[in-house]
Amino acid sequence: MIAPDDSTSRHFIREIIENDLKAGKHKTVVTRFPPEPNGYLHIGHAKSMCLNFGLAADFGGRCHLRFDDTNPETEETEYIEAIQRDIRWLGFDWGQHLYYASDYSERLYQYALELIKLGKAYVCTLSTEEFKDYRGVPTRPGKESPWRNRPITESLELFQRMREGKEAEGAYVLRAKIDMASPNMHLRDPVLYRINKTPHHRTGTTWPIYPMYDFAHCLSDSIEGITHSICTIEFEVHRPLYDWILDVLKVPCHPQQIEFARLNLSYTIMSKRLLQELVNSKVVAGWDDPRLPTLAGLRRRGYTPEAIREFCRRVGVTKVNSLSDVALLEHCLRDDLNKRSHRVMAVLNPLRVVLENYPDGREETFEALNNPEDPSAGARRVPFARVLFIERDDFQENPPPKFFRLAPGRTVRLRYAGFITCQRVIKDPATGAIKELHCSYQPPAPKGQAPEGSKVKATLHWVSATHALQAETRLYDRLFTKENPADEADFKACLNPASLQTVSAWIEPNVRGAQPGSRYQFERLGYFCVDPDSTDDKPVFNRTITLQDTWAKIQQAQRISTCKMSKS
RNA sequence: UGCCGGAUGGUGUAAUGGUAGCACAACAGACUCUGGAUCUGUUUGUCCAGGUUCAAGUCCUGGUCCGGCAACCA
Repeated sequence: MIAPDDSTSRHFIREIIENDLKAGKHKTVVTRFPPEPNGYLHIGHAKSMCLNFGLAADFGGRCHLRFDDTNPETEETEYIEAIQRDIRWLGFDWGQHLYYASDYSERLYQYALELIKLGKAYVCTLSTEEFKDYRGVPTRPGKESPWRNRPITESLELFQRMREGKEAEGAYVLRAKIDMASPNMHLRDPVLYRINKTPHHRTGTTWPIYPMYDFAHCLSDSIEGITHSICTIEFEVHRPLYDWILDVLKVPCHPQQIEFARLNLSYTIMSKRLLQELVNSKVVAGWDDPRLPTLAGLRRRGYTPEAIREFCRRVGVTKVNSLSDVALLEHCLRDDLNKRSHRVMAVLNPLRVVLENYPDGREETFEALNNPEDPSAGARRVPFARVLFIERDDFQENPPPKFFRLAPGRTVRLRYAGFITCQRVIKDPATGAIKELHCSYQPPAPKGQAPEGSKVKATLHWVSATHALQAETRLYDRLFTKENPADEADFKACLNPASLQTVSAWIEPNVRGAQPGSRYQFERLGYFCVDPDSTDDKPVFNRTITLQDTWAKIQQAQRISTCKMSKS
C-alpha cells in the first residue's frame, strides 16, 4: 500500500502559488502544458503535466494545453493527436482550453510591429555566419550589428516585406534591441522572427515568418492569462528576456516563470532527439515500443497512469539536477498492479509432469482466487488433468542449498491443486536432457495444508497440458546497460541485447478472449498485459514487470560467492 | 578565465536558526497455498574551510565540485 506522504507532495512551486494566492496577487491559478508537436510525450513530460495540471486542480484553477507550434520544419499533425491521447490517458483534462501558438500568429505579428515602433526591435541583415561572429562568446561581449540603428520606418517596411513573403529565407531576421555586451547571451539582441517558407501543419503557407520561442512563449502565456509559467531549468537564463518582452510591450498580464529540474531516469534516455533516433533507426519498433519511456510505450507495456502519477509525486520537485532510480518507478508500478491485477497461471518454460496415480482421461477443476489482495475480485476454476506443465526452473535434479522447490523424492504444493512428489526423472537417452517428470499426486487438504509430517516448502504454478492456451510472451528488460546512457559517447553502444525476448507460453484457458490492454499477474512470474498484436488464435502478452524474486537474489549471491572462492 | 542555477545516506527528497526525517534500494528476521504481498528491524548522509549564534543542513565570507547558457530549435 502506498501511504499518503504529504512531505513529498509539497514543494517550492506549490509554496510560491500558495503565497501568491494568500497575498492576493492572483484570484486563481492558471497554468499551461506547452508541448511542441515534434515527438511523443515521455515520462519526463508526465512530471511536467503532474505539476501543471495537478497544481491547477489542487487550487481550483485551470491548465491549458497549448501546442507550441512555431517551427514548421519538425512539427506534424500525427504528434498533435498522439500527445492529446497520451495526456488523456495519464488522466488529465484541459477542458475547453486547447490552444495553438500558431493561432496567435497575427497578434504576435502585431506585437512585433509594436516593438519596432518602440525602437526596441530592428530588422537585421547579417548573414548567419556574421551573426555568430557579432554575438561573441559567453566570456566576451559581442559587437553591435551595423543594422542595429536602422531607421524604424525601414525596419517596419522590411518586416512587412518579410511577412508578405517577399524576402528569401535567411535574408533578414527581426531582433530585439537589448544589450550586445550582456553576460547573458540571450539578451544580446536575440532573434525574434525568422523567415521560413516550409508549409506549416496547421496554417499552411499563410505565414512565411515564424516567431522564435522566446517571443512566442511569453506572449502566448500573457494572452492566455497564465499566472504561473512553469518550465525546466534550462530556461532559467531565458527568464530575463521573458520579462523584458512583457515589460516593454503593453500586454494583458505578466505571468511568473518558474523553473524546475526535469526528470531523468536511470537506465533510459529522455531526450527527444535520442528517442527519435532509436525510432528512426528501427532499434525499437516505434514510438510505442514497450521498452521506451514514452507514455505510449509505457501504456503498451502495461503501466498504469496511477503508477506513473504516484512516481511523479514521489520524486518531488526541486531545482537540483538528478537521476531518479527506475527502481522507484517499478516499485510504484508493482504496488498498483498488485492491488488491481487478476491472477492467472502461466508457464513460460515448460517441463512436462505426468501424474502416475492420476487416471488418464480424468479431468477436474480447482477453484482459484482471482486476487488474494482483493476478496471482491472473486474466484475462477482452473482445469486439471494427468499431464501438467510446470516451470523448468522449478525443478533441479541436484538441488543447491536453499533451493526448496521440486527435486527427486521431494514434495511440493501445486497452487490450489494439491501435492506432487517427484518419483522419477525421465531423460532423453541420446542427450541426457530431462524430458519429463513422473510424480505421485495427492489431492489438496481443505485449507491447502501440507500432508502431516511432510516438509513442503514450495508452491508451484502449473497448467494442464491439454487445456492450456498457447500464447506469445514478450519479456522486456531495461533497454540500456548503463545507468545514464545519454552520458556515454555513443548511447547505442550500451543497448541491452536482451531487452526483448520472445517466448511462447502456456496459459490457463481463462484468459481466452482477453482484450488488448488487459492486465494479469502470472503467478510467481510477473505482471503481463495483452498486446494489440494479439489475434484470436494467438494472444500476445507483454511482460510489464517481474515480481520481486528472492530466489533469483539468493542465486546471484551464491554465484558471486562461488566466483570469489574460485578466485582465491 | 563570463553569467545564471545547484550541492543532505547508494538513489530521490524533507527539515523555513532548535532531536537530521521519509521513500526506494540493500541487508536481516517474522508471516504466508505466489521465494509474491504484508509486517518488523538494521546499515548508510548535511561538499570543504573559516565566521556569526546559547544553538547552523539552514545565516555570513572564501573555496571546491556539478548543471545550464554561445540554433535564424523548443
